[in-house]
Amino acid sequence: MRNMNKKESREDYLEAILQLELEGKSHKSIDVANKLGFSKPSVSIAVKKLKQEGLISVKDDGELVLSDIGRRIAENTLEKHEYLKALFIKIGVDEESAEDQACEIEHAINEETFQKLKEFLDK
Amino acid sequence: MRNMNKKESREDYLEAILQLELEGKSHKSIDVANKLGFSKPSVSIAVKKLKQEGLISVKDDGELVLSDIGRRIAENTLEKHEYLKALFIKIGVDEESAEDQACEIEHAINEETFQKLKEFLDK
DNA sequence: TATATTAGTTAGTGGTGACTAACTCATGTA
DNA sequence: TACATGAGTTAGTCACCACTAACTAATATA
Repeated sequence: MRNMNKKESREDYLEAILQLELEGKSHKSIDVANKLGFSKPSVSIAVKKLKQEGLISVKDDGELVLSDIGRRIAENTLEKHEYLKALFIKIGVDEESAEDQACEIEHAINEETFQKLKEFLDK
Repeated sequence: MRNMNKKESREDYLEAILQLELEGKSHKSIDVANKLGFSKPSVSIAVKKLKQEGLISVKDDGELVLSDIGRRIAENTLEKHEYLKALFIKIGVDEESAEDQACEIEHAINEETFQKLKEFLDK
């Protein structure tokens, strides 16, 4: 499996938790593992690190809870994802590629560039 | 130093060789090391891998030579870099950030998405 | 109750791409 | 000639993020 770097990996985990939450689904480690296609141990270790970084906490029943900072990162990442995907579809990229490319670029583009791009394209 | 993944790393090396070549400068391993800020051993290993992948060859005097495939990757990467940097500056990102963001996103955006983006923005 | 299933953890491994230290080897120079 | 400099390599290390195997612990079920 392709290794991500730390930033990409962290954002993907946080985004997955937020998506599960928004869909009203269970969002324990096992759900994140299933959603992202990672093994249970990989998620277990990642969860430990996200806790240490103060980005999530874990409830007694195992549900993962985004901290304020974690939630902000997750929301920013998800917003980039959705905006970029819609943009790529609009300019003629097929849906599957648009999804892939949104996943890649959401981690590379920073807040400032993203906001300026939105302002530019939405006017 | 931040680790890149294989694709990013490869594209950066090839792009650096092409840039040095276009600037009419020496483009040996040491020049690439200086340009990218990597150690000599890091570049030595990378050059070995790029040779194995058929992307470059090394002349007797040490000059690195892009193969057809290596050159195509380098040219595509450089084109994305320059286009994205100009775009980001145009939409109000300061030059230094635009350079950084072009460096990041040039590896994430694929040919199809890039071409469609160009067509969309240039009309 | 005995067994199966599910969630999560621990221990150990692999692959990748950086790094430093220390070497070779060619070339330049006092 | 002896030494210094510069380019490149080899050996060994580290960090990171995946993985499998095998374990614990809780819950569901025949």
